[in-house]
Amino acid sequence: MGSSKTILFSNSQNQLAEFAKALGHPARIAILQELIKRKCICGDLVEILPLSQSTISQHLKALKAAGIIEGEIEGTKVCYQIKEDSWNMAKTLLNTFLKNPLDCC
Amino acid sequence: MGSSKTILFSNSQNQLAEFAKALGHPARIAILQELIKRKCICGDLVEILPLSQSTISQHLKALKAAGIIEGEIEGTKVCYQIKEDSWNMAKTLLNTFLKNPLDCC
DNA sequence: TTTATCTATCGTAATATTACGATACAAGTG
DNA sequence: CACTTGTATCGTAATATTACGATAGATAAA
Repeated sequence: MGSSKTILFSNSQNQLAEFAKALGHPARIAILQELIKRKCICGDLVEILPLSQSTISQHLKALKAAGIIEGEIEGTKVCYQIKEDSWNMAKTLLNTFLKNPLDCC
Repeated sequence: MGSSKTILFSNSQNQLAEFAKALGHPARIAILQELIKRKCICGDLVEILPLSQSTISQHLKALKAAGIIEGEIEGTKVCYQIKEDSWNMAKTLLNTFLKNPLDCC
Protein backbone atom coordinates (compact mmCIF):
# COMPACT_ATOMS: atom_id res chain seq x y z
CA MET A 1 0.00 0.00 0.00
CA GLY A 2 1.04 3.61 0.28
CA SER A 3 0.04 4.17 -3.32
CA SER A 4 -3.28 5.63 -4.36
CA LYS A 5 -5.86 3.41 -6.05
CA THR A 6 -6.28 5.75 -8.99
CA ILE A 7 -7.84 3.03 -11.12
CA LEU A 8 -10.95 3.20 -8.99
CA PHE A 9 -11.75 6.84 -9.70
CA SER A 10 -12.71 8.88 -12.74
CA ASN A 11 -10.17 10.52 -15.00
CA SER A 12 -11.28 13.97 -13.91
CA GLN A 13 -11.03 13.08 -10.28
CA ASN A 14 -7.55 11.71 -10.79
CA GLN A 15 -6.40 14.66 -12.89
CA LEU A 16 -7.77 17.11 -10.40
CA ALA A 17 -6.11 15.31 -7.52
CA GLU A 18 -2.82 15.09 -9.37
CA PHE A 19 -2.78 18.78 -10.09
CA ALA A 20 -3.78 19.65 -6.54
CA LYS A 21 -1.04 17.39 -5.26
CA ALA A 22 1.51 19.27 -7.37
CA LEU A 23 0.42 22.46 -5.61
CA GLY A 24 0.50 20.73 -2.26
CA HIS A 25 3.87 21.98 -1.10
CA PRO A 26 4.78 25.56 -0.21
CA ALA A 27 8.10 25.31 -2.06
CA ARG A 28 6.28 24.42 -5.26
CA ILE A 29 3.88 27.30 -4.74
CA ALA A 30 6.85 29.62 -4.33
CA ILE A 31 8.56 28.19 -7.41
CA LEU A 32 5.43 28.69 -9.50
CA GLN A 33 5.10 32.26 -8.30
CA GLU A 34 8.66 33.01 -9.28
CA LEU A 35 8.25 31.35 -12.68
CA ILE A 36 5.17 33.43 -13.31
CA LYS A 37 7.24 36.55 -12.75
CA ARG A 38 10.13 35.44 -14.95
CA LYS A 39 11.90 32.48 -16.47
CA CYS A 40 14.37 30.96 -14.04
CA ILE A 41 17.26 28.60 -14.02
CA CYS A 42 17.47 26.22 -11.10
CA GLY A 43 20.22 28.34 -9.57
CA ASP A 44 17.97 31.39 -9.41
CA LEU A 45 15.51 29.44 -7.30
CA VAL A 46 18.26 28.10 -5.09
CA GLU A 47 19.18 31.69 -4.25
CA ILE A 48 15.61 32.61 -3.42
CA LEU A 49 14.40 29.55 -1.59
CA PRO A 50 15.84 28.23 1.65
CA LEU A 51 16.32 24.74 0.29
CA SER A 52 19.25 22.88 -1.20
CA GLN A 53 19.89 22.63 -4.92
CA SER A 54 19.02 18.95 -5.04
CA THR A 55 15.76 19.47 -3.21
CA ILE A 56 14.73 22.27 -5.54
CA SER A 57 15.63 20.11 -8.50
CA GLN A 58 13.28 17.47 -7.12
CA HIS A 59 10.44 19.96 -6.78
CA LEU A 60 11.05 21.14 -10.33
CA LYS A 61 10.87 17.54 -11.45
CA ALA A 62 7.51 17.14 -9.70
CA LEU A 63 6.07 20.25 -11.36
CA LYS A 64 7.42 19.06 -14.69
CA ALA A 65 5.87 15.63 -14.20
CA ALA A 66 2.52 17.30 -13.53
CA GLY A 67 2.94 19.13 -16.84
CA ILE A 68 2.86 22.57 -15.25
CA ILE A 69 6.35 23.69 -16.20
CA GLU A 70 8.95 22.87 -18.82
CA GLY A 71 12.71 23.20 -18.98
CA GLU A 72 14.80 24.32 -21.89
CA ILE A 73 18.50 23.52 -21.98
CA GLU A 74 20.72 26.55 -22.47
CA GLY A 75 24.31 25.53 -22.28
CA THR A 76 24.99 24.21 -18.84
CA LYS A 77 21.83 25.80 -17.54
CA VAL A 78 18.22 24.75 -17.78
CA CYS A 79 15.73 27.54 -18.19
CA TYR A 80 12.40 26.73 -16.58
CA GLN A 81 9.14 28.36 -17.45
CA ILE A 82 5.41 27.86 -17.07
CA LYS A 83 3.98 25.55 -19.70
CA GLU A 84 1.11 27.84 -20.54
CA ASP A 85 -1.27 25.41 -22.24
CA SER A 86 -1.15 22.73 -19.53
CA TRP A 87 -1.11 25.29 -16.77
CA ASN A 88 -4.21 26.92 -18.22
CA MET A 89 -5.92 23.57 -18.56
CA ALA A 90 -5.09 22.73 -14.98
CA LYS A 91 -6.34 26.09 -13.76
CA THR A 92 -9.57 25.67 -15.70
CA LEU A 93 -10.15 22.20 -14.29
CA LEU A 94 -9.55 23.34 -10.74
CA ASN A 95 -11.60 26.49 -11.17
CA THR A 96 -14.49 24.50 -12.55
CA PHE A 97 -14.31 22.14 -9.63
CA LEU A 98 -14.28 24.97 -7.11
CA LYS A 99 -17.24 26.70 -8.72
CA ASN A 100 -19.27 23.68 -9.69
CA PRO A 101 -17.86 20.61 -8.00
CA LEU A 102 -20.44 18.25 -9.42
CA ASP A 103 -20.42 19.31 -13.05
CA CYS A 104 -16.76 18.79 -13.61
CA CYS A 105 -16.05 15.14 -12.76
CA MET B 1 13.49 14.74 6.67
CA GLY B 2 10.31 13.63 4.97
CA SER B 3 8.51 16.56 6.54
CA SER B 4 8.00 19.89 4.83
CA LYS B 5 9.91 22.92 6.05
CA THR B 6 6.80 25.03 6.44
CA ILE B 7 8.57 27.50 8.72
CA LEU B 8 10.50 28.79 5.76
CA PHE B 9 7.50 29.91 3.72
CA SER B 10 4.78 32.50 4.10
CA ASN B 11 1.50 31.79 5.82
CA SER B 12 -0.41 32.11 2.57
CA GLN B 13 1.93 29.77 0.78
CA ASN B 14 1.56 27.23 3.55
CA GLN B 15 -2.21 27.58 3.75
CA LEU B 16 -2.56 27.28 0.02
CA ALA B 17 -0.33 24.21 -0.07
CA GLU B 18 -2.17 22.62 2.82
CA PHE B 19 -5.51 23.06 1.16
CA ALA B 20 -4.21 21.80 -2.17
CA LYS B 21 -2.75 18.80 -0.43
CA ALA B 22 -6.14 18.00 1.06
CA LEU B 23 -7.54 17.91 -2.48
CA GLY B 24 -4.58 15.85 -3.65
CA HIS B 25 -6.25 12.46 -3.56
CA PRO B 26 -9.08 11.26 -5.82
CA ALA B 27 -10.91 9.66 -2.90
CA ARG B 28 -11.02 13.00 -1.09
CA ILE B 29 -12.26 14.69 -4.25
CA ALA B 30 -15.01 12.08 -4.48
CA ILE B 31 -15.89 12.47 -0.80
CA LEU B 32 -16.15 16.24 -1.17
CA GLN B 33 -18.38 15.88 -4.21
CA GLU B 34 -20.70 13.58 -2.31
CA LEU B 35 -20.78 15.86 0.72
CA ILE B 36 -21.67 18.77 -1.51
CA LYS B 37 -24.69 16.81 -2.72
CA ARG B 38 -25.80 15.76 0.75
CA LYS B 39 -24.74 15.16 4.31
CA CYS B 40 -23.25 11.72 4.74
CA ILE B 41 -22.35 9.32 7.47
CA CYS B 42 -19.14 7.41 7.01
CA GLY B 43 -21.11 4.31 6.03
CA ASP B 44 -22.74 6.11 3.10
CA LEU B 45 -19.31 6.82 1.66
CA VAL B 46 -18.16 3.26 2.28
CA GLU B 47 -21.02 2.08 0.05
CA ILE B 48 -20.12 4.51 -2.72
CA LEU B 49 -16.36 4.36 -2.72
CA PRO B 50 -14.28 1.27 -3.41
CA LEU B 51 -12.26 1.61 -0.25
CA SER B 52 -12.50 0.09 3.19
CA GLN B 53 -14.21 1.76 6.11
CA SER B 54 -10.98 2.45 7.94
CA THR B 55 -9.40 4.04 4.87
CA ILE B 56 -12.39 6.28 4.31
CA SER B 57 -12.34 7.25 7.96
CA GLN B 58 -8.70 8.30 7.48
CA HIS B 59 -9.57 10.45 4.47
CA LEU B 60 -12.39 12.05 6.43
CA LYS B 61 -9.92 12.79 9.19
CA ALA B 62 -7.61 14.48 6.67
CA LEU B 63 -10.40 16.67 5.30
CA LYS B 64 -11.46 17.51 8.84
CA ALA B 65 -7.88 18.43 9.78
CA ALA B 66 -7.76 20.76 6.78
CA GLY B 67 -10.92 22.37 8.11
CA ILE B 68 -12.96 21.59 5.02
CA ILE B 69 -15.54 19.35 6.65
CA GLU B 70 -16.99 18.77 10.07
CA GLY B 71 -18.65 15.82 11.75
CA GLU B 72 -21.64 15.87 14.04
CA ILE B 73 -22.33 12.93 16.31
CA GLU B 74 -25.82 11.50 15.95
CA GLY B 75 -26.18 8.48 18.15
CA THR B 76 -23.76 5.86 16.92
CA LYS B 77 -23.34 7.68 13.63
CA VAL B 78 -21.30 10.72 12.68
CA CYS B 79 -22.89 12.99 10.14
CA TYR B 80 -20.31 14.72 7.98
CA GLN B 81 -20.88 17.91 6.06
CA ILE B 82 -19.00 20.67 4.34
CA LYS B 83 -17.83 23.35 6.78
CA GLU B 84 -19.08 26.19 4.64
CA ASP B 85 -17.06 29.07 6.06
CA SER B 86 -13.67 27.35 5.88
CA TRP B 87 -14.48 25.73 2.56
CA ASN B 88 -15.39 29.13 1.13
CA MET B 89 -12.23 30.66 2.50
CA ALA B 90 -10.16 27.87 1.00
CA LYS B 91 -11.90 28.23 -2.35
CA THR B 92 -11.32 31.97 -2.32
CA LEU B 93 -7.65 31.56 -1.50
CA LEU B 94 -7.12 29.01 -4.24
CA ASN B 95 -9.16 30.98 -6.75
CA THR B 96 -7.17 34.09 -6.02
CA PHE B 97 -3.95 32.21 -6.49
CA LEU B 98 -5.09 30.76 -9.80
CA LYS B 99 -6.19 34.14 -11.12
CA ASN B 100 -3.48 36.29 -9.65
CA PRO B 101 -0.71 34.11 -8.30
CA LEU B 102 1.45 37.01 -7.17
CA ASP B 103 -1.12 39.12 -5.37
CA CYS B 104 -2.26 36.46 -3.01
CA CYS B 105 0.84 35.34 -1.10
C1' DT C 1 43.21 21.14 -22.23
C1' DT C 2 42.21 22.36 -17.82
C1' DT C 3 38.99 24.53 -15.00
C1' DA C 4 34.72 26.34 -13.55
C1' DT C 5 29.72 26.17 -13.62
C1' DC C 6 25.24 24.13 -13.54
C1' DT C 7 21.95 20.59 -12.94
C1' DA C 8 20.26 15.89 -12.54
C1' DT C 9 20.75 11.89 -10.21
C1' DC C 10 22.37 8.67 -6.62
C1' DG C 11 22.54 7.28 -1.95
C1' DT C 12 20.67 7.78 2.31
C1' DA C 13 17.58 8.87 6.06
C1' DA C 14 13.47 10.49 8.35
C1' DT C 15 8.83 11.01 8.04
C1' DA C 16 4.22 10.85 5.72
C1' DT C 17 0.72 8.65 3.12
C1' DT C 18 -2.24 5.06 1.75
C1' DA C 19 -4.50 0.95 2.68
C1' DC C 20 -6.39 -2.99 5.14
C1' DG C 21 -8.08 -6.01 8.91
C1' DA C 22 -8.96 -6.28 13.67
C1' DT C 23 -10.59 -4.26 17.57
C1' DA C 24 -12.49 -1.17 21.01
C1' DC C 25 -15.85 1.97 22.32
C1' DA C 26 -20.19 4.34 22.29
C1' DA C 27 -25.00 4.37 21.61
C1' DG C 28 -29.04 2.61 20.33
C1' DT C 29 -32.23 -1.99 20.03
C1' DG C 30 -34.28 -6.17 21.59
C1' DC D 1 -28.80 -7.14 30.17
C1' DA D 2 -27.15 -8.95 25.66
C1' DC D 3 -26.83 -7.60 20.87
C1' DT D 4 -26.41 -4.85 16.86
C1' DT D 5 -24.63 -0.88 14.52
C1' DG D 6 -21.32 2.69 13.30
C1' DT D 7 -17.02 4.76 13.63
C1' DA D 8 -12.42 5.78 15.25
C1' DT D 9 -8.24 3.96 16.29
C1' DC D 10 -4.51 0.52 16.54
C1' DG D 11 -1.27 -2.38 14.33
C1' DT D 12 0.96 -3.37 10.33
C1' DA D 13 2.89 -3.05 5.75
C1' DA D 14 4.09 -1.02 1.37
C1' DT D 15 5.14 2.95 -0.91
C1' DA D 16 5.81 8.04 -1.42
C1' DT D 17 7.61 12.34 -0.06
C1' DT D 18 10.93 15.51 1.57
C1' DA D 19 15.49 16.73 2.34
C1' DC D 20 20.49 16.76 2.12
C1' DG D 21 25.32 15.91 0.59
C1' DA D 22 28.08 13.96 -2.87
C1' DT D 23 28.92 13.09 -7.40
C1' DA D 24 28.66 12.51 -12.41
C1' DG D 25 28.12 14.53 -16.78
C1' DA D 26 27.61 18.22 -19.89
C1' DT D 27 28.95 22.63 -21.49
C1' DA D 28 31.26 27.07 -21.27
C1' DA D 29 35.37 29.72 -20.06
C1' DA D 30 40.25 30.32 -19.31
